[in-house]
Amino acid sequence: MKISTRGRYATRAMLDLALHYGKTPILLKDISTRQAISLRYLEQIISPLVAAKIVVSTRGPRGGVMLARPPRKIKLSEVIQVLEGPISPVECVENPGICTRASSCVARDVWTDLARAMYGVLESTTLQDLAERQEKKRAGRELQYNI
Amino acid sequence: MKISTRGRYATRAMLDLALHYGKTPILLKDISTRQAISLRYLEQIISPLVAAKIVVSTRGPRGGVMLARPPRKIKLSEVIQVLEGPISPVECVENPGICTRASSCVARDVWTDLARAMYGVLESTTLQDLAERQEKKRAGRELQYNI
DNA sequence: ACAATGTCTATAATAATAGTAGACATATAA
DNA sequence: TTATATGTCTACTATTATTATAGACATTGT
Repeated sequence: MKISTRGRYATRAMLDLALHYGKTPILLKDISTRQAISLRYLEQIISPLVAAKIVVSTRGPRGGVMLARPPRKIKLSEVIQVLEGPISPVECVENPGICTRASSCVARDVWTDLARAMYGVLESTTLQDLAERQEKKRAGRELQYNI
Repeated sequence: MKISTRGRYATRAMLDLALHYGKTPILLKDISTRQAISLRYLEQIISPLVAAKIVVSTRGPRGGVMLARPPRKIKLSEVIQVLEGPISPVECVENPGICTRASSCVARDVWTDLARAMYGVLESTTLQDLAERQEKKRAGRELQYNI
């Protein structure tokens, strides 16, 4: 029951963009370096986010990518759904038609509970939350070094 | 972020056993038929559950498999963990050592939140809960037919 | 003894994942 | 207006995971 690298890399890339929000466009190359993700693979991950209008991009010199909205307006659930598809552990949760047993299936009820729990966490976490946690950690680390 | 057929089939098989708890051993063949799972594949799914002592088996004529404990003492989290491994969306949650960034990674914190939410649902659901829900559904359907 | 069970190990087909690569489109600045 | 710095699109490939199927074996009741 793992999330793939696409969802994970997307999350890291979006956090990177959130930490640079409000400035000039960010180069994919720089995200690639900072997050240790191959540029070519990163492109494929950013692309659907652009299509979903969560990220905007500009080409050419001085181009790059930026968040389309403020970090507090972007929920992690959106990002994950774009890269991973529906947030549910089993397809029959969102699409009962694929299984004739769906209506009487108790297992499906549990998978639905599980889906809701997962969704709840991702829905209540924004990029801003991530950026703030990051900032807090960084500050914590600096304090440590100064002791 | 899907659960595989192994975890899903295991859940259905265990529910099947829960519904027959307290009786004679149940044939894998019968579970296979009722749950529409190939016998050969079902064997591979039950086997680790036997190894984990959640299921006991007896060979030979009149043999079969049974729950090792009453349904209310078996949590779904146990079953899933046996078939799917740790309940977490990313390996670094349970094993931080695999990633050098783990200690400073904010994404990992979210994956940890997610893991906890998932675990919570599966930990609080027992086979007895499943069996009861099933029974309730069955009764509901019969009532419908009698109207 | 034999038939009815579960067990173990190997193999294979298919699909998903995780990338790599090349050609292309667009925008800026000299 | 041309060179260059960007992002975009599509195709391909290697590896791994999933989802089984199959054969030989072990055990036990009658």
